[in-house]
Amino acid sequence: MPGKALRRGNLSIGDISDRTGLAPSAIRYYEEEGLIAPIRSTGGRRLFQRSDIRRLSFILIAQQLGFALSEIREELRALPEARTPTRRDWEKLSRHFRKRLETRIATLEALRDKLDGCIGCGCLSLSTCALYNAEDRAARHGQGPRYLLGDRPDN
Amino acid sequence: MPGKALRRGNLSIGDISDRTGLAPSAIRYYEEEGLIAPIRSTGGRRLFQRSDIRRLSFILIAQQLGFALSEIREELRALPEARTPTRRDWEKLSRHFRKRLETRIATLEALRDKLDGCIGCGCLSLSTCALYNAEDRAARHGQGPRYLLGDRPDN
DNA sequence: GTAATTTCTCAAGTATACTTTAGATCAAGG
DNA sequence: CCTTGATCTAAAGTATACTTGAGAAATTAC
Repeated sequence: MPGKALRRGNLSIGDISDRTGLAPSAIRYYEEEGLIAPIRSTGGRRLFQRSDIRRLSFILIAQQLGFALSEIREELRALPEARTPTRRDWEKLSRHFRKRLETRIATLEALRDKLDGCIGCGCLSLSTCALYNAEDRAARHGQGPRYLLGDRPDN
Repeated sequence: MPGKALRRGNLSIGDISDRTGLAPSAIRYYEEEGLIAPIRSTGGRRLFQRSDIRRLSFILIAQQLGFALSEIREELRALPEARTPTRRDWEKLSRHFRKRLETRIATLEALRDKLDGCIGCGCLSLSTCALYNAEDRAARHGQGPRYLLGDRPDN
């Protein structure tokens, strides 16, 4: 049974896994990626704080909302490293994050509205179409996969 | 110079690349994935129709809107294979696609609204939080990367 | 007809986000 | 103390969406 012997106040990776539904491997991966930074026991095991649950939950939510881990990492930078984040810290992060979300949603809505006109319009090459600009795209050749969340129009 | 000698009416992959801004490698990849099906010249080269430009443009737009190639392939099934799609064909596809988009946007908005309450709420484990359901998530373990567009809540 | 250009195929490589496996170690219960 | 279960690390594998490179064949230009 996890979480018993690990000095009170600290949680094992198993505890965190149970409470967030995240696989331990995913949690380790997030540490590797710098999204969380649990301390270690003398034996080398990860020791989490209760506040890490909230941190991981935020990561999950942000992912469901379509943000890449790199973006989420940036958002999380708003939280203090030295101390446990307060409610006010989280609210500040939340406000900033919400703005990003609003932007993303607005972009989708704009694209949606333009789509109707574009499907029906006569621009086969779409070169003059508001939805699709070949020049912009051509300039992006050879830069690796473009279809990554970090490369969406609303970023 | 491409597109000159290939029997009139047909376009080379180079022409298509120029008009869509897509790299030839990407176009070939879409064929491999069953999103487009150009015919071949006697020499084995791909011959595209002008209508393929529209098809590829739709693919690009749908991607920008956050849809995976597998989903886009499904949407494109609405188009006839035997003949060149008519404007009516495209409008039908567009109507269906727009519904999917509306759903996606609505989900994002719902998540956004719930986020505010959740950041401030007291549910550290978020187990009772509307935004985050650990049970649902735990049941999904071991099914490969969850962070793929096809696995978004609005699918 | 020949050189230059384009395209072809196939294999391998890249980025993100993880999972799986293997072998070893740590920690807890009896 | 010793067995059992949890965790650790490191390496390799998976899925999506492409790009890059190599060597060959098809087109085109002149």
